[in-house]
Amino acid sequence: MAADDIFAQLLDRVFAANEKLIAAGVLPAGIDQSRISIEPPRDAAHGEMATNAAMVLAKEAGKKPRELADAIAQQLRADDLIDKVDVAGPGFINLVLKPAAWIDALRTAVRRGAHYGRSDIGKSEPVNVEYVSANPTGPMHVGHCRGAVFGDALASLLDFTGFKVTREYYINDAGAQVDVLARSAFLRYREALGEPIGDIPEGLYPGDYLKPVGAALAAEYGDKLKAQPEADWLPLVRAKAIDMMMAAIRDDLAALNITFDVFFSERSLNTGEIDRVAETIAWLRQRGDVYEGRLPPPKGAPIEDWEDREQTLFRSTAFGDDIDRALKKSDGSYTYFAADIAYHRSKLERGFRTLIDIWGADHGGYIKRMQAAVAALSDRKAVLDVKVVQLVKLLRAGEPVKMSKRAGEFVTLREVVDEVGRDAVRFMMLFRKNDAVLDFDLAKVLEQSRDNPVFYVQYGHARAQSVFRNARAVFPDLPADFTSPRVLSAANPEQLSDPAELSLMRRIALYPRIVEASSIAHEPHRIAFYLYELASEFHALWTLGNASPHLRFIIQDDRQLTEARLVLVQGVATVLASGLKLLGVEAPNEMR
RNA sequence: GCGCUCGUAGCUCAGCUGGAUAGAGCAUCAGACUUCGAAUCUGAGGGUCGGGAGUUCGAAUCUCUCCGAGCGCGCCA
Repeated sequence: MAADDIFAQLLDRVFAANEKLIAAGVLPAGIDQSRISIEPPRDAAHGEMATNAAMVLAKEAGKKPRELADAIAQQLRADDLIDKVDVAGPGFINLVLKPAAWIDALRTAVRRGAHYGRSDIGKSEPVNVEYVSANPTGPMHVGHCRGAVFGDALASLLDFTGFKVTREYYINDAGAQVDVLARSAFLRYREALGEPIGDIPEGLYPGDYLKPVGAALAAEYGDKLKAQPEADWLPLVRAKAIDMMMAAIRDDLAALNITFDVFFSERSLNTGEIDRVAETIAWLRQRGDVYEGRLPPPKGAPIEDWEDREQTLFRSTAFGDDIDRALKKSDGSYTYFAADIAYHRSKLERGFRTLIDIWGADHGGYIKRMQAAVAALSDRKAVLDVKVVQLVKLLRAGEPVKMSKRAGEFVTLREVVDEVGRDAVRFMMLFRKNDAVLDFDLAKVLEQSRDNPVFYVQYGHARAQSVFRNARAVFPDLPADFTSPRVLSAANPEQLSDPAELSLMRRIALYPRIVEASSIAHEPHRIAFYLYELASEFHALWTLGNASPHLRFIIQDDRQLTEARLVLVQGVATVLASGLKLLGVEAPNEMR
């Protein structure tokens, strides 16, 4: 499959070796080889690559691991990619490759350019990634932006690895909260008409951001709405407020370079010709997954107005949940969960069998029931993976930034992006596992030092470009497009033999594997960490040139060697640019 | 009480879904600039991977059980 991937190539060589052993009767025919892996050992003393083949096969083959390892090693010694084979430890087969193998990997990286690392592991399978889905009741605040960035990067990563990705936003435009929004906006409408409104009453949204909504309503309706009963004006005001809030949210997302393919309205589920929610419940009821019944009261915190009554329940316990879940409130309207089931059914109807939802940590308790619902709706054929993003602690030089939600004072996403820039926000949000709490220090992120990974990685890319600029100055007759794959692949990277150079090539060769693993695990942070390591190794090689001038990239009196090293630098630049692009971060040509 | 997530160097965190002697950054200490950009680099010290048991050739990683932190626990979304 991925011809880019030197690991896949080597794995094939191991399989080939095993085939010979099967032919020779050393291994039984049809032995399970699926658990064989090849990977770079942690310790460089163990060679450049190691495989567990002998240890994995030993049991089924009825042989001692070491003995089998010797047999496999014997076969591998004949391989043209492999320079040295050792058997070590409990039966590891350690390999040292011919330098040509690494140089080949480097050539591949440069030749493939922006496509290097791309793969088809997704086999064009449609995947729906739903993220952000913030309530349209106000501008986006910092809490939202981690999920936004995570979802966007994950979607890019899946796209890069051959999935057909749909980026989707679920608008929670039904329910009590948007009615509160409408009442809050109505107050601002009266204010816009010149009426003194005093303090915003408890229970309404106090933020100033609703003033433009009030003004827009006044411009559109004059004072016509004022005399109407709430039942008349509320739908109008609500629609206007939701529209304007969604426009603001889209703007905020655009500031982070985040766009969506689909905005799906919750309200549209049961305001159209068919009530999709009712229809879904009926469908599930017919299958026996919805019934009328009673729930025991929760064991934990006592509920004041607990009322033991018969209600409409989804049999989520049949699909791994702890308790069956209510679909209707006591007033007869649907619960949020009921609408969410109908919504996920829509995703399935649109042909998705792989669903990914990105939720805040406070929704963790909701995962099992939603997965149960997807299982029930799809006859257990579709899979819902819910990625939970932990909260972000906003700091300034180590001190928490205080926000008062009650007074409507929160730090908006826009404020943070304006202060530290889109790249810093995006990279930092991804420089941590999604389920770990993240400290985001506004002061540190502006710092230009090794302590700031955004800067550190971008600086690596800028430095690479700087080498190219200087090379052009030293060798004025270099073709203008000398960093293009065509010209570079004509250069002679065989001269790259220093351990630091080889090590950098190995790191570059690792990229497709990192991309693939990140994609399968749904963990874009691995890309961020990899880029940090790649940049680090590049900075180290750079500085080596201070004490050892013969290791500099540009050697005045050796054009051939210089060109070879430019290939290496281009390999670094290519991968840095590619990885940063996956994360949605700029790869600058200079940092000034 | 139950469920989910987490617990790794003084601090902030990785650890490639089970691999060999557990790694980075910060902080501390000692070094490298008439430089292809020192906004960088090199080295040193620092660990019972929360505790215990199990699974197997092999466990930070999987299972169980304690301890500790965060989140959630009909009719909020």
